[in-house]
Amino acid sequence: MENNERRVPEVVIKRLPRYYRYLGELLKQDIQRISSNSLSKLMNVTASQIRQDLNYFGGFGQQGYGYNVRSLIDEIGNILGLNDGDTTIIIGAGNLGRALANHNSFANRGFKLVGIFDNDESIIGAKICGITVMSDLEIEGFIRDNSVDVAILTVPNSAAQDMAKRVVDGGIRGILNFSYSELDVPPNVPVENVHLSDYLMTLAYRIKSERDTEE
Amino acid sequence: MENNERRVPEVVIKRLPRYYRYLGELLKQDIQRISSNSLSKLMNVTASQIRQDLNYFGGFGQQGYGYNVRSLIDEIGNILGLNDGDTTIIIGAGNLGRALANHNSFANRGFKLVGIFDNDESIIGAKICGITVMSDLEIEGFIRDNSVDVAILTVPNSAAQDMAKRVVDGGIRGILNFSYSELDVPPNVPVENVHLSDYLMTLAYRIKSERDTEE
DNA sequence: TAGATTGTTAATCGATTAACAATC
DNA sequence: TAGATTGTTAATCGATTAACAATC
Repeated sequence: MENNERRVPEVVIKRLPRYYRYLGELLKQDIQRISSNSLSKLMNVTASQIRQDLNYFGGFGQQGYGYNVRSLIDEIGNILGLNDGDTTIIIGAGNLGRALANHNSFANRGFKLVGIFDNDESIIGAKICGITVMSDLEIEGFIRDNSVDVAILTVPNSAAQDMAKRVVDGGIRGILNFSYSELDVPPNVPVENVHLSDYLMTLAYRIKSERDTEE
Repeated sequence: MENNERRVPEVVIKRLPRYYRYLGELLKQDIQRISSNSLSKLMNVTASQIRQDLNYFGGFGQQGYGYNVRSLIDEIGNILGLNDGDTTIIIGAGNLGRALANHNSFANRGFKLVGIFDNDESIIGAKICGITVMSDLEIEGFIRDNSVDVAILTVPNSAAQDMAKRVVDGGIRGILNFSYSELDVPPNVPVENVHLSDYLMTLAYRIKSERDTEE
C-alpha cells in the first residue's frame, strides 16, 4: 500500500528517530509486537499520529494485530537511510570534536567515522578513537578520494562558513553543523544545525514560565 | 500593546533564539534599525511571521520605521530569561561534559557554570575551566545550597534517569539532557533533549532524498 | 467467527500568510 | 504631509485528531 504521491512533511521526518528509539527499547525488552495505541501511551502522542506518520511510507502494520517491532524498526531504519553505509569525517579536533568521535551512538546508527581533521600542528598526527588526525589542507582531496558523505563541523564560528564551502567543493553530501553560524551552501547539500546555546535559551524560557506560574 | 491573553505556541519560542542570533549579527555590523521585511529576507522567513511572532510579546516596532535592533535584542533576551542570572552545573565530566564546560556561548547567553560533577575518583578534584570537579555524592546538597537552576546531564544512558531523579530531588529548575534516554520528571521541571544521533539520522534521510531526486 | 486494530477519509484545530487600516 | 512599516484581523494552508469501514 505504498504511497509515493504525498510529500512527507518535515515534522514527520523529525519524529522518525524518536520512533526508532522507542522501538529499540521495546526490542531490548523482548517485546515483539505493539499496537499504535500502546505505543502512543508510551510515547505520549496520539495513536492517530503514529498511524498517519507511518502511512506516509507504507502500511507496515496488520489489522487486528498491530506492528511487528523488529520489522517496523528495520523499515524506519531503511526510510532514514541508516543502512546506506554513510561515512563521516569530523572537522575540528577540539573538545567537542573529540567528544563526538567517542560518541558511540553515531556508529550505532550505521555511520562510519573515517577521518578527523584539524589545522593545529600540535594536534595533527595524534590518534583519536584509533584515527590519526590529518591536516585540514587534505580535506577536499580526502572527501573526493573516499566519497565521504557527511562532514561534522566543530570548528570555531569564524572558520565555519569557509570550511563549509570547502567541504562542498570536495563533494560532501551533507553537513552536521555545530557552529553558531548558519551556513550558506547549495540547496542540494542538506545542513543540520545543532545550536547548543539555543537549547539552553528555550530551556531558560521554560524555567522562567514555570517560575511565573508558581506565584 | 502587551497581550498576555494568547498562549505562546511552542514553535514561536523555538524561533526566538534564531532571531536573537541574527539580530546579534546585525548589531556587530553596526546596523541600528531593521524592518520586518529586510529581516525576513535575511532569515529566509516571511515578514508576516516575524511580526506575528514578536506581537505575542508586545509591540516592539514603530510604524514607518521598523525595529530598533539594540532594543529588540534586549527584549528578546528578557523574554527568554537570559538576564535572570541562571546558574548551571554539568554532571558527567567526560569528553562531552568537558567540551560543554569550555563552550563559551553558554556564558555568552547569561548562564553561569558553578559546578562540575563526576563519579570517577580519578577525575574528582581535577580542574576544568577553573572549576574543581566534585563527587557526584555532593550533587543534591550543592543544588540546594546554591539554588542551582539548570543541570546539564552528560552521563551514560544507564545513569541518566537515576541522575534526573536526584537533581529534581535537589530542587533543580530545568534539565538539559544529552543522554539517549528520555527522562521521566515532574511536569514542572522542563527538560530540553539534545539527542545528537537524531540529527545525524534526519540528515541521513535528507541526503538519501537528495540522492533520489538526482537520478 | 468475533475482537482487535489497522489504513484512510473526513473534521478539527492551529499555524502561516495575506491584506490593510492605523500611525509614525 | 507622503511614504514606510507596523500591529492586527481575516483568509489560507497544513497538520493533528477523530471516526470508521476494511480486514486480519
